[in-house]
Amino acid sequence: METTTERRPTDRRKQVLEAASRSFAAFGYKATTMDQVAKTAGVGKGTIYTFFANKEELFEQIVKDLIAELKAVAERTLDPALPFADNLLNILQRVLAYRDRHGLVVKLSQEVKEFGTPMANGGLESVERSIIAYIAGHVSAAIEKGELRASDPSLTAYMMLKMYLALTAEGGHLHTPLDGERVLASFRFYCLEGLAVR
Amino acid sequence: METTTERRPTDRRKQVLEAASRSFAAFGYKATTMDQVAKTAGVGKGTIYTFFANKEELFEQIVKDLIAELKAVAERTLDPALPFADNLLNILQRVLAYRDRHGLVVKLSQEVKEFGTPMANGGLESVERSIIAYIAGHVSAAIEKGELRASDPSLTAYMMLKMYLALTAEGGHLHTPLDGERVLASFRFYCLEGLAVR
DNA sequence: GAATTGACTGGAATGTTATTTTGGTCACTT
DNA sequence: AAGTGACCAAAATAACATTCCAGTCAATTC
Repeated sequence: METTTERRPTDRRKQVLEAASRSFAAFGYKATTMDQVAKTAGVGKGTIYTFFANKEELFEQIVKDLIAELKAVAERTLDPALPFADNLLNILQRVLAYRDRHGLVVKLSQEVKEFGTPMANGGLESVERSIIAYIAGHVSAAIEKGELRASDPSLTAYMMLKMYLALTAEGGHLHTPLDGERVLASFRFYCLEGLAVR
Repeated sequence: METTTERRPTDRRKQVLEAASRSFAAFGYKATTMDQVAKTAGVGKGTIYTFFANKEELFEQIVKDLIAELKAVAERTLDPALPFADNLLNILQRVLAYRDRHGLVVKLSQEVKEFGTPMANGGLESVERSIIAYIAGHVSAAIEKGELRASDPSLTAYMMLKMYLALTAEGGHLHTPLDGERVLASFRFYCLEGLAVR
């Protein structure tokens, strides 16, 4: 694997990635054609196959880049001075908002609902798993710092994401959608404080 | 041509419901035909339309009957001597197990995944809403008895169901499935006790 | 004459075949 | 060596033919 960005007269790999990124976000997985990507990138189709074994690998690289973006948003949001709960809420809010505004995610979600494209579904799951893994890391740290009760960090992170998404009504229209303030308050209530009387 | 099933002219409506129930459970909504129901019920097709305006209404009646069954299971499970949390867990466990073993629900779920049949989806949502409403009633009572902290009972019931389902891994294969004991313990932990240190 | 029936209908679903599209290759050019 | 685009088989899509089915209603039964 080539290490860093060598200065080539024309960095074809980057051109391909750029064109593919735009195309996947605009048309989804299956409606993106390799011919189209090649033409948009100003590159012969064969060239794409010198960098990526096939369409799937190209797509996976695009998803990886998106995950890196999300991680960057999270890191930018993180404030070590704040308690865990505040950071968690801020990160969930910012990262999920960014995700839901990102063309690729929006398009892939639509594609999964409409056609059930397995590759699109896999991409979204990959993003979700990464978010859970990221949160799990911080849950781990919070437990060690005594900011959270002991638990399986991975399961806890999964539950946190599920609860947050349930509140933001992505799942079903089974309750009246809450505004941002109520989402935060409810999440604190249900996830952190618990329903038992104390 | 007909094995001598005794004909009770007054029973026609019941015969239709019985045949429809079996057919919807065996073949789902769209693969069930009115001709088939009529033949199975030993009744002319026109007769069905004297009791039900159309296929949708017939289906809705079948779903209503299922909901009544689930409510009966819940009532049978309920033990007024037990604290709220125990009843909640018992009821969720029994009702959802019954639901997941019920032919109609299983078939409709498959149909939604495979074809996205709107009527099948509506039926399942109807069942889910009924479960939430039922739990919400008991949440309300538990709050008044001081067994639960104050909250919106309907939202709380919704969250309880979502959390329970998240733990039983119906949603996604994003965490290793838990056995029955762990589901109960985790539900108590995440939903009732909360993650905050105390 | 009220209750019941099943042949009938049109619009939708499904099967079938013809045509086009597209992921991937590779002989050729630069 | 790096890059290209015409080419190919397989898959997707379109076009058309056929079957299916929810709902109706004139005829039949009791």
